[in-house]
Amino acid sequence: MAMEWLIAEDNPKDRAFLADLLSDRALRLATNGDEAFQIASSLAEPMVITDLQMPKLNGIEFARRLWRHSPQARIVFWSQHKDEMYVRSLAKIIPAETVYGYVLKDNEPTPLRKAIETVFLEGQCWIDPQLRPIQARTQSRNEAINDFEYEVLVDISLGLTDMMIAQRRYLSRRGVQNRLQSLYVKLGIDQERIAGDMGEAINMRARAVAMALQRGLINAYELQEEEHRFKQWLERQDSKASDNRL
Amino acid sequence: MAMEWLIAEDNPKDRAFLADLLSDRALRLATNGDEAFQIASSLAEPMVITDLQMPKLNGIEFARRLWRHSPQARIVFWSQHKDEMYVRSLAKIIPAETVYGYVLKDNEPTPLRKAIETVFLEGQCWIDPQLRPIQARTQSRNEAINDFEYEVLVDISLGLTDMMIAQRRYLSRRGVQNRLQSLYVKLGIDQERIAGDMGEAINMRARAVAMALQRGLINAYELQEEEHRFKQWLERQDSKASDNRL
DNA sequence: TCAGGTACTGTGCATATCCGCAGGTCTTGT
DNA sequence: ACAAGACCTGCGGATATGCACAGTACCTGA
Repeated sequence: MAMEWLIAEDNPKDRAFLADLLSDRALRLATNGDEAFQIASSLAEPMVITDLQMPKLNGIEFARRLWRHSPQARIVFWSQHKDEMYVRSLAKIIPAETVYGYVLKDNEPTPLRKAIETVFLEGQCWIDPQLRPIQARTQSRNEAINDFEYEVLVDISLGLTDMMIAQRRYLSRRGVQNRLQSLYVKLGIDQERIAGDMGEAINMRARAVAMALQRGLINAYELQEEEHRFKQWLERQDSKASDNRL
Repeated sequence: MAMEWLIAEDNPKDRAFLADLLSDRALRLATNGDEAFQIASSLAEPMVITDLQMPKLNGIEFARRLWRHSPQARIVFWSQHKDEMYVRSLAKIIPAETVYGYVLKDNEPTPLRKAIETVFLEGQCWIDPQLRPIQARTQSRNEAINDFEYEVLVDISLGLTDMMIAQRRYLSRRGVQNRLQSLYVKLGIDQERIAGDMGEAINMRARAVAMALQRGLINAYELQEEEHRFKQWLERQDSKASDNRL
């Protein structure tokens, strides 16, 4: 019985490209994270190629659930993005001794196929060399962004004030500022020397967002996801405020 | 004599994909905007498929120069991005009566080829339907971002203070704030109703950046380009300050 | 046990952001 | 000629941001 490989990819062109490249294998296709999880969890030994940005359940969350369900699953992340946020998220969910891959979409067909076979057939991890410096940064004591710092980065990226963040995260204003200060250090902003003729040159908050964008710690797609989460949180606050009025 | 089509694309996988799709035509290949311009300007009737994000000379600037050199050139922009910043930039450089196309990279091979042929062989414009709402927005009186607003958006996205922007743009601080206010209106932030329990919920500046990211008015790639431009400007300021000291 | 590190809180203060009010200049359309 | 619109400047004031100083609690490693 042929071992089926699953392709989880919402972009029709990319899905077709990959299905064509691997047309000599038995394939299953999924167009979103939910569907991918349904299929993968029904396979004895899941072999999955997955995008990271997908509707319903993104690639990271899909992988986390699958690895909880089937720790021996082999997953190749095939992404446009070498964004640090993904590298960081992955590092937190990968089970010990897991065989996985992270391949960038700018790879041509032959090296792409080779990478996939390395993971699925040879049982070796395959990490795109372009990701090396990014992985290094996620492991550096001075530069790695911890969960508190990441959380407050998301909050300022949404445009929230200190007081709103404090409310959202059950902190004091000063607590928010501590996290921000810590973040600014990790992003290297506290050391920047940019002089203006009159007054300060740099707004720390906005500068942090700029550096984070350039470093791939946030991106427009994920910011939209976070916007959605924030809106849901607001709605929960509103109904709690209504309940308190009764 | 066969009419050559030029493919300008820095991503090797995408370049190969397109060269393969159009392998029955005479093709020239370029890996950056500079090279693309050299080739295209030597063709009698340039037929170009170009990416937007390319080293040395981005797709927009390449097109602007080519259209100045050869106004009859036919250009198909083939991009990952339906970002408003690109739609906006294009609208400002397209010569009257030009035949061009804007195709998103998520199109599968057959519709992609059809779009290219529509532009090159039939002489009709082809705009990806996914871009309709974005084009509408760039033409709406209430939502279209003008050059002043765009400029100050870039500045705050870099993390500059009002006073630094004032210095950079030869304005008063109040002039900067006027532009910002105008921008906030266009982004709809002035109308947002987000209530916090204590104090303001929203930091306008950061919120503007968040909305602009989600709307594709700025993105990480272009922010890096702008970062580079700002650094160059800073260096020029420094040497001017040294000159004044003599 | 003790010291160091991490994460938090409160207070105070200087500066930046945001915005209202008032006024000015220039361009365009009627 | 005049009015409206676009864009600018100065001033004043309320609030937010950023940071210094001081202190607390908890965890971990020696």
